[in-house]
This record gives sequence, structure tokens and C-alpha cells, in this order.
Amino acid sequence: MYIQYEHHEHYEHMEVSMKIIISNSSNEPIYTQISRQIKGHILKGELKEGDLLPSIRKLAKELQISVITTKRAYDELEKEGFLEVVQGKGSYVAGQNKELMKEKKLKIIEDSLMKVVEESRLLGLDYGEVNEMLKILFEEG
Amino acid sequence: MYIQYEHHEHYEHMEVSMKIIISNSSNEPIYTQISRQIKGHILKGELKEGDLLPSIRKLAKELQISVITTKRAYDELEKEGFLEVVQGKGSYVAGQNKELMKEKKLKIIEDSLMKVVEESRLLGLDYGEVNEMLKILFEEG
DNA sequence: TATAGTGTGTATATACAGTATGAACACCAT
DNA sequence: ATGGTGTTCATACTGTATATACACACTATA
Repeated sequence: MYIQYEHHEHYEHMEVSMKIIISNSSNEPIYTQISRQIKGHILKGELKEGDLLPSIRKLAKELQISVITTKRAYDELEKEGFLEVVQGKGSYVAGQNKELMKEKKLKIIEDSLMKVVEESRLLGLDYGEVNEMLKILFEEG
Repeated sequence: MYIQYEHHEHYEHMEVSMKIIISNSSNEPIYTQISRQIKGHILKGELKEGDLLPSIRKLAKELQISVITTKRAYDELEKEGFLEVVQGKGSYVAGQNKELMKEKKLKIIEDSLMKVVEESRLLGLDYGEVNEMLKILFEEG
């Protein structure tokens, strides 16, 4: 038996490529567009524990935005436990509980779906009508 | 035959009562909470053409908010053709094309539902899973 | 083994847009 | 005149995005 120190040797991966698309015309803030999409990549399994994300500077340059905006996105992801941000080194994907990943995905959709249902009730639309739209929208893509 | 002038004699209804609930903790602006709910009442048929809405001052007092905020809500509804706002008199429900009301309701839900579908795809959830949630959420209420 | 250099993340001060406000104003009816 | 409407103006606050200067970690190399 030996003691395992916290030297994070398993966080020496190469920087990973990552598709992020931001819209300046959207009313959603840029930093949430970024964090939301990175969260999606992690929950979908395209980013794995220990993966090194692009530095806030590099990502900022690619997306033509400020460093502070990318930092804010990474900060949010760190607070939610998706990243480990290490000064001077970089930002790494944190370990995820695989059993909870499916639940997390469902929770994200449930939250926004709940609002749609509430608004539907306000307008007097029933399940059948909304479901019909959902079906069509899914088939379209 | 006689000429009918635009003196709006058909807009002399009594002030109508109207349930509006606002949340200060919500991230949705107060003025859109109001306009959204009034729009819902109109589209659902609970408010009809010519109905007199509470004055911006009265509504502001009831909701414990500023007159300017209620005005902004009414302004938005006027721009979208749901209200006729008359200085010195009051704010009235405008005539709605009944054939288009159903479509308007569906359009509102479709817009928000589209975002849910896009996010679902991003997370790799399929129609069956989202539909299951939709069903449950509808049954719950 | 120092240390300069280049990469990382961090903190401060600032600008701007959207939201909400009070108070003074203008219009309409009686 | 009076008391009800909606309207306008100047102001404050919050959230978003920014540039610039700072602090930390690695590493090449003298």
C-alpha cells in the first residue's frame, strides 16, 4: 500500500478540439452560450475526464470575444463541477459520475420543458397538440 | 345608409377583472411577465374585443410596481396589435382575427419548443425520451 | 541552479445596454 | 375645476462585455 498524493498526474492530456458556435444576435449572453455548449459536450461524452480545454485566451481569440467572457464561462462550469481550473496550467474536464450524467441531461430538458407546459396551459393547449408539434420538430432536423 | 365615424362607441365596456401574477425573483422582466399573461388571456378568449383593461396606475398599485413598468407592458401589447391604448381614456382589447388566434397560440409554443428540441439534440436525447417527460409534466398539473 | 520567457488563469476599473423607478406633464370626461 | 386617463424626462441599478495590468506554472538555457 502506498499513499496517493494529489499531484494530478492524470491531467496531462493534450488539448482537445471542441466545436463552439456563438451568436451575437442572440439574446442569450455569450458566456452562457459557451458554458451551455461545453456542458453538452461533457454530458454527451465527447469530452472526458482530464481533457484539457483550450485556454481562455485561445478560445477568446477564436470566438473574437474578450478573455473575460471566456473566463466567466469557465468559472460557471467550475462552480457546477464540470471543470477544474488551475491557475498557470489550464482548465480540465472534471470527473463525472456516469450514473448521474443521464439524469443531468434529462433535468436540463425537463426544466425548459416545464416552462413550455406552463405556457401551454395558459393558452389552453392540450398534450396532444403540443406533442404533435414536438414530433414534427424532431422529425424536421 | 349612414356614415360610421371612428368615435369608438363600442369601446365603452366596464373595466374587466384580470388575473396577473408577477414574480420578482424571476429572471424574466416584469413588463414581459405582464404582457405575456395578458396576451394569454386574450388568445384564450377570456378577454374580448372592447374590454377595458385596468389603468396603468391601478394595475401598478395592485402589483406594487411602477406605473412606467405597466405602461411598458401595455405598449408592447399595443405594438403587437392586442390593445388599443387611448390617451386620457384607457386601454382596450383590440379586435382579434379569430381564425388566426389558434395559429398565434401554436406559434408561441412552437418557438419555445424549438429551443428545447435543439438542446435535446445537443445532449443526444431522442423524441421518445422528451415526449415521455412532456407527457408526465402535462399529467402532473 | 538560477532566471528569463512564454504559456496559463486572475483582478481592477470602465463602458454600455436593459430594466425599473418617481415626478411632472398632457389629454379626456364630467 | 377636478379627477380620471396615458405620456415623457431624468435617474438609478443591474447584468454583460471589455482592455489592461497582474500573479502563477512550466521550461529552456546560460
